Amino acid sequence: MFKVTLKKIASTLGVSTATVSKALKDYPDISEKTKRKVRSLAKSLDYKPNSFAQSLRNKESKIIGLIIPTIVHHFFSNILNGVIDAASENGYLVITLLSNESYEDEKNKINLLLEKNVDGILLSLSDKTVNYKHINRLIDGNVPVVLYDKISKSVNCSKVIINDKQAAFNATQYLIDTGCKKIAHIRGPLKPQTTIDRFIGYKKALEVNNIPFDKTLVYVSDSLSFENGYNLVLKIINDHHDVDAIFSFTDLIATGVLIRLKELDIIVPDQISVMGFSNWFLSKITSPTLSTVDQPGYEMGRKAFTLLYNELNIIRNNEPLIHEVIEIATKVIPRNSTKKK
Amino acid sequence: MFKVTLKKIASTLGVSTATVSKALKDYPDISEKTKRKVRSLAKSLDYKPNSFAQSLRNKESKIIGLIIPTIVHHFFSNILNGVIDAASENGYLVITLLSNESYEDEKNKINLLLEKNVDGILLSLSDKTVNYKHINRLIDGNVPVVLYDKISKSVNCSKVIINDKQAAFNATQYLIDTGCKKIAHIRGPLKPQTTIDRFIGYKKALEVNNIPFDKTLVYVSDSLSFENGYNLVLKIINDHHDVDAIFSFTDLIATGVLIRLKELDIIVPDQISVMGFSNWFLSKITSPTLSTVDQPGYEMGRKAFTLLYNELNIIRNNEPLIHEVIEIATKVIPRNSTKKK
DNA sequence: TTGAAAGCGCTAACAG
DNA sequence: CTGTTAGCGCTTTCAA
Repeated sequence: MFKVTLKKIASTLGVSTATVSKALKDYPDISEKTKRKVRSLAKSLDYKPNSFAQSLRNKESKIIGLIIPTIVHHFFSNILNGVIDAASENGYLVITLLSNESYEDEKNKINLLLEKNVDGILLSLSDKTVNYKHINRLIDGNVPVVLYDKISKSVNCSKVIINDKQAAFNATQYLIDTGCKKIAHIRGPLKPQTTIDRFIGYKKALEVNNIPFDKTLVYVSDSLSFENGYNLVLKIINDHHDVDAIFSFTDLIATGVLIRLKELDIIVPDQISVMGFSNWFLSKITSPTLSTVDQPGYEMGRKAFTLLYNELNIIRNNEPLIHEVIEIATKVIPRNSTKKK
Repeated sequence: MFKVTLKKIASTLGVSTATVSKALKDYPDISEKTKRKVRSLAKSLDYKPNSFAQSLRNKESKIIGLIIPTIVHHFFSNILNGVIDAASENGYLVITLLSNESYEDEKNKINLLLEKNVDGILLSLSDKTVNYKHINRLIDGNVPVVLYDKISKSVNCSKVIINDKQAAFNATQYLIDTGCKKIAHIRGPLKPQTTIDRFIGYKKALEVNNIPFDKTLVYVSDSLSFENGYNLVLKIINDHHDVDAIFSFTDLIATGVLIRLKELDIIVPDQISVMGFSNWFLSKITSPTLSTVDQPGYEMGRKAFTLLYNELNIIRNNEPLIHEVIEIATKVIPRNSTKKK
């Protein structure tokens, strides 16, 4: 199969490549007659401009990079989905790479994207990311970056986040509203802002309701595994025989909690209420079904792309860049692991 | 920030761009001394070759396209993961696109990839794909394609598949070995080869064990939803009061089955055994845990990329192309929704 | 309304 | 061992 190029079209039509190029782009200085001729031949030959040549000239690839901590996770799958959709609607394609929650990987993957000259990068920080030089270098180098979900306050760029504080506050408030008084919290690793914020939201809700904060009710789960929840249950009820709710920072761990409670013949929600976070698919099919907080990944992905897209346009037009921070609202999804209001 | 180009390095060093280019590529006809000079300057300037120019010259993008029917699915997330890993190990990046199980989308997404001049495409057919012209056009156009998971026998290209027939055979045999005699099968949509093969495997196992095949024991679930399994249960036990096993073509549906059976106070596996397919994450946390067939998505992704990579090399060297079909072995994962052997 | 020409940054055949 | 040169396919300025 021959590659159809501008040159080929030009020569069979007896015009110059410049004319063909302009005709195809509907420049006003080409006659309608020529445009028609060019367009129809281009169509019949199934002409596709060579994207390499275009990119080389225009200095843009129309490709963006997306870095995800772990893909095998319902929330991030949804984000990927949202990014891809929004991107293709606007003529962009997306290269996905995984950081596997590793700082080294994160740096390396950013480099790979840079080598491919992506027009911008969407990034969710790995849990292990300890400094932000690599990201600031991007920004200084004029590669737009948008941070999503796991962000850092100390990086100066556009961001899209869940309002984790508010979400955790609402979840805790919901537990309190349904009569819970001694609420344990299983929190995530100390580093990422998301788990910090969820913890703060939890604490705040207690405070607002005049429930004294008891730090021994806070348990840390460093890894995001089902087993962790399963294993923590015994510790929690040994430490606090009268605990009446467990609020976990993520559904997966809450699921482990649920299963262990059942094994221990503790009735959910009558004896202990359980609240998750994320609204993973699995929360619909646990037994009892898991009350949780919906974290709209798809929308977050779309928004993240949109922010990047805006920056790309601003840069192209040499307008002054302003960074935006979008907070996405969440809502509590009551199911059967909590009592009725 | 200035872009560092070959020209810049050449001029500051007082040599030609050709020399710089060759030095960086470690050509044997450049002196060690020059190479050292060039390399050290390149490093200190953080020189990154312009990928557009390289691609334009070399006629390859080092990017491959991956089309996935639905990402929010544990199996496909794993495949994506495997593809990305294998690709980056070999210097390739991957653009992911979703067909959403739609034929139109599938065609459009392939076109998008073509416009970006990807070096090859990894494709899992959508359930709705009815003809293969768009794929054959690719192959004729010398764009290597590897079909994975949902394939078609009538497309002549490399493929990587689960041995679905064998897997379903083994799963059914397992049920028979544990004493089941009247095994219902919930099969998927009529079109994709995977669900056809799983059905065939089921039938074959009955035959080998001299259990007469009863087509009223086969139920079709056209969509891959939890609710479908949930809803089919009543119909199955109404139709066949003495059914003692349900083999579902996918875990999600089996999970619905499990939950409904529990609601109906039917003991699993004592009264009815349940076997899923795919070994989704969720099968580990249902209650009882779900026996299933492991479908190694990650490995499949890796293999798919490897096949594509081989073809790319073969084409580059003008060697004769031979298509390979790789079958990935699966194994039954016994858990608590089936009886012990 | 059209075309010539330059150039994006890189590679490789060829000459010196 | 090094440099000259042509060219990948496209866009865009400037001249005709």
